[in-house]
Amino acid sequence: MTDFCNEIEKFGKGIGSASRYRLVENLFKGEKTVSELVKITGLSQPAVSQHLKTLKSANIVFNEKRGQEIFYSINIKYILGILKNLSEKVQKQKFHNNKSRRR
Amino acid sequence: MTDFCNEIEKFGKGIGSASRYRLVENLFKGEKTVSELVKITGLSQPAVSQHLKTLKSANIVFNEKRGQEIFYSINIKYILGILKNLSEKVQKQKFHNNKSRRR
DNA sequence: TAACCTTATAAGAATATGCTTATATTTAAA
DNA sequence: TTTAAATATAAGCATATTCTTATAAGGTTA
Repeated sequence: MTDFCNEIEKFGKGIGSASRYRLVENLFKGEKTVSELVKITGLSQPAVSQHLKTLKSANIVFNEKRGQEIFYSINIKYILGILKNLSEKVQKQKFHNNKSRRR
Repeated sequence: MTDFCNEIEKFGKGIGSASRYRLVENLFKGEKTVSELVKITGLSQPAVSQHLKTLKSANIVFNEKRGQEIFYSINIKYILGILKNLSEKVQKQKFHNNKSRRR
């Protein structure tokens, strides 16, 4: 399995859960602390913390500690990179498929 | 939960498994029958069939029956659409994040 | 330093996922 | 018209995921 395949899998797993995608959608509006995300989503604090860990390990988000709070943000560059790579793969496929094998 | 959120979740689940992404990668090279995918991936026939069902319900692939064979193909337009929508969301976020709340 | 916030981690329970084997269904071929 | 081939579906098992509750670990503040 290629590196990119592994990245895609993690990325897919990251956004492939309703709870996690909801966190991501909220982070789209700007950085947030864990407890803010708890309030917004209604999920428990440990649940949020665990999902953020998953998202971080997929490079979808990153965090920064300020005092006792931890601010989470969307990793824009990384996500755009993944999406671009995927789009390119699909575009190439478009070409392949034009010369279809058989009917 | 929005419609788009639901689509993203399905899309993520679709590509968020190593076996399924492997199927997708192979379909990038052109349409394939179930049994071809079985040979290529080494997965069992029912496993492939089940994964294809998941991918189809996420609109990642579609199929066409010819004789007793069923050809599966990548749903290029749909995938490009999803990726474009996601990219746009991230781009907008970029703007939001520039005016960060606090330091 | 003691009490308090904020977050992370651990452990466990409930549910979902990804396979397996067995079987049904549809179409082609002998 | 039986036999074979291709695919889908069903049922069940093993593992993974997603929560929960309880607790720990860092920082703050009184």
